[in-house]
Amino acid sequence: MQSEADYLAHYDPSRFPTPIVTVDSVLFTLYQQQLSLLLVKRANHPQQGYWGLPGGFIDLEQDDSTRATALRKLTEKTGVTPPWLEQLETFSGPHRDPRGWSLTTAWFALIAWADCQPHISTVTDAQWLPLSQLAHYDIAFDHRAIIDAALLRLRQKTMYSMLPVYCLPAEFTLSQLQDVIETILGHPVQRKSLIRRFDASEMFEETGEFIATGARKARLYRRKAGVDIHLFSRNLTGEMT
Amino acid sequence: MQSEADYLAHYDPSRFPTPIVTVDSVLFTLYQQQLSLLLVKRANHPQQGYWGLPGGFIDLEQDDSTRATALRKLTEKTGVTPPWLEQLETFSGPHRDPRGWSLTTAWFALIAWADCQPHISTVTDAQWLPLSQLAHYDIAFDHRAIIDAALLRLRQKTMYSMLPVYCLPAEFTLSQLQDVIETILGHPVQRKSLIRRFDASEMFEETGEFIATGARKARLYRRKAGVDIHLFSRNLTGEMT
DNA sequence: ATAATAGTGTCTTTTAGACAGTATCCC
DNA sequence: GGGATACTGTCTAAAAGACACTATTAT
Repeated sequence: MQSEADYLAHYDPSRFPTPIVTVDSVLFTLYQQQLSLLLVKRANHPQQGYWGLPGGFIDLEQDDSTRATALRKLTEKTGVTPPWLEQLETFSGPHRDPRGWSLTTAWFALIAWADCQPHISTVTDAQWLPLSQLAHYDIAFDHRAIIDAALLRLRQKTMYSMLPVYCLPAEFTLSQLQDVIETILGHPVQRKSLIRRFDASEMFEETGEFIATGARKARLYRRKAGVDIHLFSRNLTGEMT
Repeated sequence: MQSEADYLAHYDPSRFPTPIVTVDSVLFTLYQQQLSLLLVKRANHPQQGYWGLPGGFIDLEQDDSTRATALRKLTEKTGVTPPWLEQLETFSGPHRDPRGWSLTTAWFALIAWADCQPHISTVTDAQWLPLSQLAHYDIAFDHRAIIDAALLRLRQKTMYSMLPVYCLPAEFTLSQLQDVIETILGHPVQRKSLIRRFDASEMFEETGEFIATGARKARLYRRKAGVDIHLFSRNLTGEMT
């Protein structure tokens, strides 16, 4: 009878064939009233020259989870850490990568455009692509399917949470929030309904400041420190007559 | 300038350190009014003798996705394929498996107890464990955390869908459905609300048969063929005065 | 007939949709 | 003052909660 210590001492991980493992992220933002996502031009094979999701291999020394990998890669590309990052889904199969059987754990992130623009504007291998332009691009691997899944998740959560605030800067107005939500959902929502939920969520506080975006000055809000996202028990349908 | 074909011809996947990759499933059922899950006694190291989730390594020859791996392992243990199987989450890290940096894609499944009992009763290395007993068991790896995540998912979805029907046999009564739902949520629900949602979902049809479970005979229903699960835009809160 | 389980009717409550009305600001 | 944007009040509508009521069956 072998002990676990003996077993581990002689364990050779390379004995078994194993898939290629990567981590990829779909990072959304709002830029010029358009929902956009971060794409990276692939410098190396395979699919060299195609645009793909920011991501890569796990660094077994540095990363203590795939979340850490996602965060490391996103920080490399944007210079900052996104205020929202959640696991999306793991995609796998023998044909999604020409190198062989592969698996990628996809993450889904949101950030304010202004927060990472200083860094992104200095590089040529990363860009914000408006979703409306996606159809005209060659996208690497199965990343288009991953983007579709992320978009679905974003739209779902927008209907029962205030998730889109994470696309806005730290201080924002209700009208800005309404804009992101309407852009994500693709149709108008009742401002009154939005305000009711905004208050009920208890996620936000007034800064005390006002900002002039149009005519009347609008109240500025920020997220309360250390407050979790609030999930509503009912969807915003946004159906209007 | 190297071509992609050249690159692929010389690609050696073993050059890079890679995590240990597995697939695990949380299979729930209802047995004797108790929400239970399938556990397997680990025959080999590591964690030999502990109970863990049914799962294992991906067979790169046979499996064309981690779903296929989950299904293959579940079928080995239960003799049948579960009517509900969805991806839960991927768990990863350097310490969750003593062999090293590991990653497991966890799946979440439901099945009727009667459908797999013929097979499970013949083996000694697999058992249904009522959730209430879980605290008294030594569970392998981080499988307890995976079970917690699955349970959370099950409870969430029970509030906005008819998911628990997949814990019932092909033909069932409304009272049986109410029972599973109340067991999962841990509190009673309004039968009237349940019936309204049951009808509105358009997922079911009457078999025309009745069954005597208690006093008055109850109508039998089955799932309509090829119908997708219906998601409600509002949660069943189940709060009662 | 009674008890027990199955199923219906209908009133209340909650929260979103609709939309008119008021407030503030710049010109 | 007029037009534009910000914000409020309040009615309606949809769907869940509450619970009393009727229906069917075994004993």
